[in-house]
Amino acid sequence: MPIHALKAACSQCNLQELCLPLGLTEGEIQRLETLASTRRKLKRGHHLYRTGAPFEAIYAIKTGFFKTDVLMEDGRDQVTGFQMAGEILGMDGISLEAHSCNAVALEDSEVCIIPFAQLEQLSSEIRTLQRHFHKVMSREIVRDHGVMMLLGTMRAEERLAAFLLNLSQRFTARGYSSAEFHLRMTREEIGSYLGLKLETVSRAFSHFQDSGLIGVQQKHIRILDSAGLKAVLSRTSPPVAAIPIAAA
Amino acid sequence: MPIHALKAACSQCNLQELCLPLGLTEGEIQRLETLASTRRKLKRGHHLYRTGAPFEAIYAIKTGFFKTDVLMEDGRDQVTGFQMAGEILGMDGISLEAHSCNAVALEDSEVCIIPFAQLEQLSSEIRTLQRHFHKVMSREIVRDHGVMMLLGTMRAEERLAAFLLNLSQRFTARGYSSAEFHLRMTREEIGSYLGLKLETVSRAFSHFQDSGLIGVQQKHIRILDSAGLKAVLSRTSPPVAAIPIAAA
DNA sequence: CAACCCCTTTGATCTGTGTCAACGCCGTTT
DNA sequence: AAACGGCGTTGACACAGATCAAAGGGGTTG
Repeated sequence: MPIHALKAACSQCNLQELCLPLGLTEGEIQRLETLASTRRKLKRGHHLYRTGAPFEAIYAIKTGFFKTDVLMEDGRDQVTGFQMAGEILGMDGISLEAHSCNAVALEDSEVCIIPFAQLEQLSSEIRTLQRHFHKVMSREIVRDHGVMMLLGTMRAEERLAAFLLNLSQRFTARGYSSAEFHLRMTREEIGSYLGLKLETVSRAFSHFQDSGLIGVQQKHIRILDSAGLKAVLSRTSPPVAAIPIAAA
Repeated sequence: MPIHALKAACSQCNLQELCLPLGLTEGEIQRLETLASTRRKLKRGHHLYRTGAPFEAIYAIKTGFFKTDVLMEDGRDQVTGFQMAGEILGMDGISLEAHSCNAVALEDSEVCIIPFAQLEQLSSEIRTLQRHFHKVMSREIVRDHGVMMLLGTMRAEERLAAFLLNLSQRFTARGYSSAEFHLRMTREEIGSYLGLKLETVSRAFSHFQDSGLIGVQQKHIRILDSAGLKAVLSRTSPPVAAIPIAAA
């Protein structure tokens, strides 16, 4: 595994405001840079870490796209999240000092390695950093609650709409188009994340396309009617299958 | 269960090893006691906090039983967890400095209030405490991943079996019987947590009873065959049959 | 450039769970 | 003690999504 000891150069990273707390002094940022000075590149398909691996560091995604998944003994698995540039990976490992999921690069990627012991040391000295780290962990908990609500209460098309809107919003926050993007994951991985089978995901895509909400071409997605997608989500009554306009 | 004293008296609390880090000196425990010296009693049905309330403290459950739930605009809601003595509530509020779920007492309960700003201060001074708090947050993340797996991949009876085994294990850790306990929540709340309707929960209970796995009488549960319950979980049923060694 | 493999789409059918409805139990109120 | 209301159980039926099956793209690899 290629590890580059280039300066991480947080101070020049364009993901700063996603990754770092606001309000750090220049000196504080430099201390953080020293801490996170090691990077690691991963080819598509390679693991950043695996379940059971000893926990030593958390990772800030510099470029690329990841998924995390958990595996049950009987072989069933579940994608627990998709992570993109500026997001933090690895916090699952803190509790047992070993990772409890797998993190896999879905495209060629690069991460900044943040040794955890040193991060704790530094965050006990820099109040802003400590608070920020706690917020990042808490945000993960809140996000998970959102996924639980999605899995527990939403129907297939609602789940997919929520998923697309979430991706769109996160791409937007990174300066990419909110209306057009490239999916890095397969239908099966989307399905695993959403608690659906790949065929169901595919059908929902097709149905959204037929309804004029999105354009789909393999992994290329164009959001044509984001208000319409939001409407799919806030639909109050469970039934309301197909509107009887086009019966025959 | 005689537990009183106006002082929180962590040093005399029988939940210590669930709630506090091992290896604190006596002096450190005393500083923590000072911090968590306020308690709050809640009657069954009352809220410890509500979605949107400003975040100021986290709470250690001293006695009682809680649920947390999140609400969507359209009225759908989802129970995100059940918490019992020794567990920590409120970490959802850190990220946005406001709570993102409701916490409700399911029986008369008492919590220790831990003002968050002071906890951060103290944890920056006591390394063991800092590490412990990070582990508690991380454990919550790992737990949530488990729930996601449950909601995403398990069938109704598997979910209920996992739920019962989890409760049993947590009661055991608190010195209660692992085989016999009282459910504090309704079938509907169980269903919400497990992503099922209350009728499905009820049917699964009945089926487990008919199979001799458990005894059910309203909210009173007796686990008769915990190995059988575990077997429900690891059933490899839908696909997968013994695959003969392939073409020779 | 061609062959292959993986991914995706679509159709037909099956099934687990939701939905609707009725009734019974239990604790509480008056 | 009787009446009430919330909670739990059970049955009949409906439907969303799973499963099984087959065929069509696209990109990678030799």
